[in-house]
Parts: sequence; structure tokens; C-alpha cells
Amino acid sequence: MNEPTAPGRVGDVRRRNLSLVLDSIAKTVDAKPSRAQLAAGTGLTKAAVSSLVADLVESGLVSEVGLYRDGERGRPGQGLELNSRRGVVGMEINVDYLAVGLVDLAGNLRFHSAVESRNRGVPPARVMEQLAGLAAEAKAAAAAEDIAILGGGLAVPGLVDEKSNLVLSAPNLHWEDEQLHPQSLLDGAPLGVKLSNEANSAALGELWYGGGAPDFLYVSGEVGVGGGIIIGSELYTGPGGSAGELGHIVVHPEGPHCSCGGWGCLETFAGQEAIFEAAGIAEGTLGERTGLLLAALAAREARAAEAVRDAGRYLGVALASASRLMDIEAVVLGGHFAVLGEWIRPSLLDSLERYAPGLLAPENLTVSRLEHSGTLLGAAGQVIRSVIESPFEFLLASKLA
Amino acid sequence: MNEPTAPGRVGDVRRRNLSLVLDSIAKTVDAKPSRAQLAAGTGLTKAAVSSLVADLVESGLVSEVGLYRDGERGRPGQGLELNSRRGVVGMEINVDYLAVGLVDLAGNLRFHSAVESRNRGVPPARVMEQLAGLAAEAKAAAAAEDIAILGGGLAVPGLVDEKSNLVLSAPNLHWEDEQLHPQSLLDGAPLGVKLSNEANSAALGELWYGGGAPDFLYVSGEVGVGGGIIIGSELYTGPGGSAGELGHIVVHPEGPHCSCGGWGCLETFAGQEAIFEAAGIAEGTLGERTGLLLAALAAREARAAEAVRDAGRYLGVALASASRLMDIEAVVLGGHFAVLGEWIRPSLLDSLERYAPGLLAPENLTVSRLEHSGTLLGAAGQVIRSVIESPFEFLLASKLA
DNA sequence: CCAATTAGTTTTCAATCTGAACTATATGGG
DNA sequence: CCCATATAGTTCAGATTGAAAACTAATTGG
Repeated sequence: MNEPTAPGRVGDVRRRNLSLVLDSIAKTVDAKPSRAQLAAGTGLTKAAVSSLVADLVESGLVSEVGLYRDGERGRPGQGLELNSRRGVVGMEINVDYLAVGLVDLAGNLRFHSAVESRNRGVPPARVMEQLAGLAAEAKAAAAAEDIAILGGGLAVPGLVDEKSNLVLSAPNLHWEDEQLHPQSLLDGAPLGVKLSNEANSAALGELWYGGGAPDFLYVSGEVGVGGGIIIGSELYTGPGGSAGELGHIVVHPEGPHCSCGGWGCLETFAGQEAIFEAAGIAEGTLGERTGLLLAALAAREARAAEAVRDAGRYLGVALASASRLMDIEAVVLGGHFAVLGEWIRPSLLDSLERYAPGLLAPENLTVSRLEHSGTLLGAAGQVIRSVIESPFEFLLASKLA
Repeated sequence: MNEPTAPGRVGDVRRRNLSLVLDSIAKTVDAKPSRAQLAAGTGLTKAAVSSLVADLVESGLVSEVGLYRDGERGRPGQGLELNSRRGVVGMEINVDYLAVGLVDLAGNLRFHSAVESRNRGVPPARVMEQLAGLAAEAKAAAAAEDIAILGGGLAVPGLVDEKSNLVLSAPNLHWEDEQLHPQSLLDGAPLGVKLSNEANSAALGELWYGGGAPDFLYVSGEVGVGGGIIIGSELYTGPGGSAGELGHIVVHPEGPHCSCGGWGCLETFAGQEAIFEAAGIAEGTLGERTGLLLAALAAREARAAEAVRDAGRYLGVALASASRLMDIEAVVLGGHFAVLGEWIRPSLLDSLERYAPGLLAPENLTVSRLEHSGTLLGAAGQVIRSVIESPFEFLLASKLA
């Protein structure tokens, strides 16, 4: 018997309403709602909203931005918005690059920097050292724009335990059970640095700063094939936190052996290596090979076209199964699949229609437009969302300071 | 922008705590906790628990059962338990039988009755008429035992819309967009009759009255292959309510055409028809054919053995994919697969180990022991759980009456 | 310049939990 | 047999918080 359910206290009501008001302000992008509008939108009384907003303003999460006027009569309202002088640093370690970004509470990417970096097989300490340099740039940018950094998010391409900051397994980096110290990247940030999975973060980035649909499968084609499952505007992580492994859905029971130990996984047909190999592109860095592949596709070379067509076909099999099982009727392609977007789309749609007819309308298969910033935005966004969802804890902390 | 989030009111605290206390009483089966124990268990003060329990007792949901003594010193406590003189009727329409059961709040099956009935192709009105006869038996049994019927649950083998009591599609009954009137089965029951899907109800029955693991996939092998996904002790239904379609996971891209329009679905390899056909058993009712199959297996007939082995193999493929995708590491076999339990287990385990090595320990693949009552218990249990989760609404209603 | 209108604040009230004091009821040793 | 001790449960004052309504503030249009 688990007993995780905490008793309701009188004060819980305020926790919830603080979050409700803050979330309403966050949702109303560009509109800068007044207290009265918030009252109407949330169902709270004006009195309650006033009291809640007072706390939020005092803590610095929300700022008043001049008077709001609609041309009608009556006293104008005070426009409210998330304080754009508070920010979170999103950071990403990937196989062949490092990146950081500074995202303000309102969701604007205020600074962005990335460097190529061959991180495969490099010890975490060395990679973190290099990342610290980028983080310093972000801090400098924040100081220049007078933005206070509340915290950060760090996404890595592997399975992580965010409580203990452990990278359990990042096969493409050749990391296994590596202890990271992400806090050291942003000394003194009150909310610390949250470690997360790259595909999940990219899915969340897509949710918060991309298309915005509440339910979709995000397919992240990096070296492996990863995925993030968004249901009801929340990330589905599963009981153990490792859900979304689209790459290891079995798409052919007689398929080749997979690095995971299984057979016929999607990754063996649609992973980057599999596609390059099928297309006959063996040499060079990831970037070079991607360039060669796109060139071959543009030149209508049969072998490349077939490689991508097959990948799309098997991706369709996996997505048909996943959509049916989880009742999710939208898919967003990211990473490698976004790069191959228009090339892979036809065979993927054909395959979906063959294996799950009528399930997924073509307009619900989209390509992410966030490109490389999606993961960053998602990594930072998780920290921003945690504040929006539990502002009370933040208020307490800022009261003490 | 959806705005489903209701503002927190002061009174919400009591809603939550009523549910917390009621749930604590429900969880503590056989222990009959005192108010003081509940206070310790929930984190509420004794004063709060006393007040909450008073409301619950007054509404008739909870009853005081004599004094509690542990042999120590001190005043003995009043034992509390869910009122076993309140019940819910679980009902099930299936392809070849109808069944009803009376379940009291404490979860005891107090009455059970089932009849064989060939319902395939029979109009809903006729089936409902026959079911009403069984429901009358349950009502009589409740009257005889002085149990007040609060409501009912009706499970059907198909996709339902529970708001409008519509059976959207029950292919095995040949029902399509049929309007049911389940309330008429239990006139005057204050909580009405809730329509639900058979596989989902069976999964919930397994959750509440069976094994009790918080995360598992329930596989319901009836005429089709259905499934129920339990995550965090809750049913996962997906955004549209039709999740769990294990039967239409693609297990072989070159497989046969499926009734769903797709190709190579699990159902085409492991559905009842597929197994009977592969085993060469074409004649007779479902029951007769099942008997023949089991006899053939017992006689070690090669064709039957191979049919079941293949079904297990493909079921393993589907479960490997589903487990990986959703990060669920336990499986419960129900329906036909429970009947075939020991015969299908070896090839299923082999297959799981081949396609998702190390993911699912053999002890996490279990066979449901609830047999035919699982669905009933789940159907009734949904109504019972709705009371446990929102007792406040129930109190209001009983105050008015 | 005033009526109408809308924004936001103040005040009173009710709901509900906590905490502490109090009452109720049992056991066991002298 | 009685009283110290222990545990169960109740009562009551105090704090938090939102609802409702009255009130103040600021703006427009005639």
C-alpha cells in the first residue's frame, strides 16, 4: 500500500489558485490580461485575483506592464505578464554538438549559442567543462540584458535519473552510469539545473513552443530513434520514466539484430546508421553524411531514395502500432526525420494508411519547425513549467531571500 | 486554449479529505481502522478525521463495527469499514453469455449469475431485455440481504461512449452505433449505470480485486484481442478513450489482412478465430471449440500445439513493443489467453525474451485468476471507485434524499 | 462636468483545518 | 478496589482563504 496522498490543508487552495492565475497569465501570450480578465477567465473573484496577483508580483514572477485599453469606456486595467527579466538556461549535450540558450519566463529565446563538438566517447567531465564555457556566455548575456537566471535544464541523449543526476545509459555518447553535476554549470541559480532526456525535452519543446497540440507522438531521429509521448499536454514517462522508446518497437519479427539485444526493432531500419548504410554512404561525420544523403536524394539517386522510403515504411509500421495502442492521432517528426521531412513523408503516410487506415490524417503528421532549439527550449521549459505549476514554493523561497 | 482548470475553493479541501479518509478505509481491508489510526495514516488531525468520518457515517458509506482492541492499554477505538450493506451491480454482455454480479462497497461479490446466450447479431433491445431478467435476480438478492443498490456498471465488448450510452462499435456482436439505456436495468439506483468497455473493465477488475500491481498490461483474448493499460493504478484510456488496442499492433508487416483494414495485426495471428483455424478446429460454438482445442493440446497434437505456439510468439512481439513504448513491465493474461495459460506461456516468454531481452521477468507475466468475474468486478468497481474518489457529491445527494 | 462604465480594493462572512485542552474508556500494578 | 497511565475521540479558539457585496478609482462620451 502506498500512501503518497497528502491531506488537503486550507493553504492548498492558495497554492492551486496561485498556479491557476500564473498559468492563465502564461497562456495569454501577447494579451497581457488585467486582473479583471483573469477573474473572468479563472472563475475566481476579483478580490481573490488581486490578492494572488499581489503575491506573484512581489515575488518577481509577474510584472505589471502599463495600462490596458480597449477603446471602450471605464477604467483601464493593469496589463500583467510573466516577468521577462527572469530567465532559465537551456543546455544540450549531443553526439556532435553542444548548445545553450537563454529563455525568459515568457518563452522568448533571448540568447543562443552552439558549438560543434565530437562528444562520443569523451568523458563526461571533459564535456561538462566545455559546456561550462557556453553556460558562461549565457550568464554574460543574461547580465547584459539584466535578466536574473532562475535555473537551468540540461538535456542529454540517454536515459537519465533526474533525482540523482545520473546518466544511466547514453549509448551514442558511450556513457554508462555517469554522475553529472549540472548545478555547477549555473552556480547560485535558485532552482538548480534539471537533467532530462533529449527526446523528451524536444517533445516538450514542441508542446510549449511549437505546434501546441495537446496529444502527439514526437519522433526524434538522432543516431538512435527516440521518442516523446505527449498526452493531455503532459509528457508521458511511464512508471519507470523510460517510456517513449519508439526505436525499439518491433517492426519485423524476422528483422536484424538490434543493439538493444532484440530483433527487428525500428531502429535497425530507420536509425541514422541504417539509412546511411542502405543509401551507401559510409564516410564522414554525421553532418557530412547528412549532406551527402540530401544531395543524393535531390539528385534522385535510386539507392538513397529507396533507403529513405524503407525507413519511412517501417516508421509507419511503428507509428501505426503506437497510435493504436495509445490512441494518439498526431505525430511530429524531429531530428533526422525533420531534416528528411519531405523525402520521408510520402512513404510514411502510405505506410500509416496501410497499417492503420483512417487513423492519422495527413495534416496530423507534421515536421517540427523548432529545429535545433526545440530540445533547448524543452529543457529550459521544464524548469519554467515547474515554477508555473508550483509558484507557492517559489514564493516561499523568494520570501526568505 | 482549453480552460478546464477550476479555481480552488475553500470547500475543495474537504472534498479531498473526505476522499482521502474514505480511500484509507477502503484500502485497509480487514483491518477496520479507528479514527486515530486514520489520523496517523493520512496526516490529518484527529479532530479533522472525526468530523470527516461523521459525514461519511451519516451518508451510509461507512459503518462503525464494534470496538477495536489490540491487547494494549487505553481506550479502544471504533472500527470503521465500508458499509457492506451498500452494493453495486456489475453486468456484462458478451458474445456468448450474459452475467450479473452484486458487489458490496467492501468489494465482496455477494451474488453472481450468468447464462449462456448467443448474442452475435441479436439486436441490443432483445439482449437488454434478457439482461434485465438477470438484473432483477441481482435486485432480489440485494433485497434479501438488505443491501441498498447504489448503481451499476455494464461492460460490453466494444468501443463505447459512456457519456451518451452509445456502443460505437462492437464488431463481435455486430453492433454499430447502438443506443443503450442501461439505467433502465436498475431503475432508481441513485448513481445510475455506467457503460464501459469489456477489456478495460477486466483490467480494472484485475487491478482492484486481482493481483493489485499498479502498472500492467491486461490482455483480453476474446473473439478479438483487446487490452487494458493500467498505469499508476489508473486506467489509461488515451485522449479519445480508445487506447489499449493491443490486437491491432502490427506484428508482421507482411502479415494477413485484418478486419480493421490494416495488415499483420496481432489479432490475425492470435485472435480466437486465427488460433482455431490454425489448429484445424472449424466446427461448433465457442465453448465447444475451446474444449476441442484444450483436448488437442492435452493430447499433444502437433497442429494445435503449433497454433498456440505461434499465437504466443506473436503476442510476445506485440507485448515487447508495447512494454518498451510505455515502460510497463508486467502483463496479465485474461480471457482466452487465461484459458490457454500454461500452454501459451512458454512461447510467449521465449518471444518476449527474444524481442525485448531482460525487460519482463517471467514472474511478471501472470494469468488472471478472476476468470469470468473479472469483468463484472471491474464494471461494478468503477462505480464504487467513483464514490470513493468523490464522496462529497454522494453526500450532497444523500442529504437531499 | 457629470453619468455611465469598468478596474480594482476593502470589508464581512463562512468553510475548514490545526493545535491544544479536555473528556471518555480501557489496562495493570499496588 | 483504586489510581496512574495510555489511548480514543471531542470541543473550542485561532488562522487561512475565497465569496459576496459594497466601495473607491479611473476613464470616456455627451
